[in-house]
Amino acid sequence: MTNDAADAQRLEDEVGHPGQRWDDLLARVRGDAALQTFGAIAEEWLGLMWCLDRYRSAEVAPLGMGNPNASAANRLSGIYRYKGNWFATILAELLKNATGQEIRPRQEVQGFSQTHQIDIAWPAREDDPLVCAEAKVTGGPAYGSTRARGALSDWSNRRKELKFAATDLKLGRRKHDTQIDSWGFWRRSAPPATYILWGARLRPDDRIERVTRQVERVVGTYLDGGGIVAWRTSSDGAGYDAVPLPADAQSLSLDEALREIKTRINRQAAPGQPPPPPQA
DNA sequence: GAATCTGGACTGATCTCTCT
DNA sequence: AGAGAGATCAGTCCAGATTC
Repeated sequence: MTNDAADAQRLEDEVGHPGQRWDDLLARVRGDAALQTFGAIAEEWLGLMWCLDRYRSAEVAPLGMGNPNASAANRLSGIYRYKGNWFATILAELLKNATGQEIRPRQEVQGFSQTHQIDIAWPAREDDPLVCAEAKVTGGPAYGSTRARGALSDWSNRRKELKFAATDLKLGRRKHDTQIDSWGFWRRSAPPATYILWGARLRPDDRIERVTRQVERVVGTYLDGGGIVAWRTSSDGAGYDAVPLPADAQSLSLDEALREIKTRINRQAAPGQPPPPPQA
């Protein structure tokens, strides 16, 4: 990887600086409570992802970002891995705007067998949250000799994490006293309600139907809901375009899931305060 | 305040399965 | 049998919490 300040400056002049663009986006969402849906900031998000991915494919580390003691290649890798946390943070902020409730990204939550770091949890407390959502971002462009990663790369691992976390969280409330007669009934009625919120960068050969099918399956067996936003390189190759969901999967859009979570929170938060955890 | 630990996100390499 | 896709695993990095 050849990387000097001139390369980074040239790229920055072309597509901007990912750290700066992230700071700007976060400040905008925090500063405007009217921003409550992903659709309201989708264009900026796709611009941010395009900017970051350009650095990735050019193998250039952004100036002044990441661990200064790491090599440029490791620094870029580290920055790139952080995109999932950006996604979780922005979704937490949108829900905060939509509900007026405190929602912290990466909240510690006690499950049955361990604590979990949950991307979005409400109420923001370790014991007995009522809504938990995991945010995921998958897919990445080719760089160097590495081929582009598809939206479903490593899905099998993540799916297992989702299923385990959802079940462990639901078991955590009553622990050893939990009684499960019917799996389907129990998992739908036991708090917390669990969601997957998935940002998927599609390769040209990725089909959106495969992504929606996977979410349908995991929601049909373990989770309470899911939402997807997908994007792929535009035909002119100058940025990312949102990929519409198939007509029969509109209910799986990211904004539909956010709306459902908002409704759950607002109903249980009336008249403004979340219900306390149950007494032991 | 530095060092260490922890959980989560993401990756490349490799193994396994499926299809033709 | 061979190719391609899917699944698995170990390793690295990060932020934040904890310990010294």
